[in-house]
Amino acid sequence: MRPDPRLIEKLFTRFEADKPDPKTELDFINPYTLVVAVALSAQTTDKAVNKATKPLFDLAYNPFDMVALGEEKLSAMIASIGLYRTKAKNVIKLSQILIDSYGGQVPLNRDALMALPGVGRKTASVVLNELNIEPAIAVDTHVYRVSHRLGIADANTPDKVEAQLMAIIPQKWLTRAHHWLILHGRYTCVARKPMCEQCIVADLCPKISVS
DNA sequence: CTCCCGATAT
DNA sequence: ATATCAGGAG
Repeated sequence: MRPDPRLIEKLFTRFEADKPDPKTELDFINPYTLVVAVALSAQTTDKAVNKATKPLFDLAYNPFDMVALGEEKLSAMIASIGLYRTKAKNVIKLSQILIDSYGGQVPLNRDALMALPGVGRKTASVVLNELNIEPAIAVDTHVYRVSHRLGIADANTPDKVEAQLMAIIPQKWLTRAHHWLILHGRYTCVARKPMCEQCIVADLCPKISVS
C-alpha cells in the first residue's frame, strides 16, 4: 500500500477551503438524539432518517421519554426507515440502559458506547468525533469505497481501513477527514456512477473500483 | 455468513 | 428489476 500523499493533500486542502467546519448531515439536538440518529442511519440515507426523527425527537429527545413512548409507537414512527424493527428494539433497550446505568446521560467513551445495543464501532466513532471527544475515522460504506478507489487504503475490513487511514492522514485533518471522505463519496465518488469529471483529484486517482 | 428492510436512484 | 443507503448482531 503506497498511497499518494499529493492526493490527500489536494483533496483535503480543497475541502478545508470549501468546507472548513464540516458536520454531520443527521439532525440532532443533544448527545442522546445524536446516538439515536446515527444508530437509525444504518443502511439508510441521512435524509430518510431526518424525515423520521423530526417528529420523533419532538416527542422524545431523552431516554426517559423514549422508553415512555414504547417500542410499538417508536416502531410505527420509524417504519419508513430500513431495518426499523431491529432499530426500534435497540433504541428502547439502549435508552433503558442509559437510564439504569448512566442517569439518563450518554457515556462519552468508546467502550461504553459500543456496549449499547445497536451501537458498533462505526456509530461510536461518529458520536465521539462529532462531539469532539476524540478524533475518529468512522468507516462507513462511503469511506470504505472512497478510500479504496483513491488508493489510500486497501484493507478488506472497516477496522483495518480505519487503522490505515489513521496512519496516513495528517493530524491537523484527522477530525474533519472522515466528514470530507463521506462528502466526497456522497456527492462525487458515488457508488454506481462516480462523477470523475467533477472530481478534484481525478488526475491523481488510480481509479480502482470496488464492489 | 446471514438476517434485518423501506425509500430512492439507476 | 436491482443496487445502494453514515451497520450491527447472532
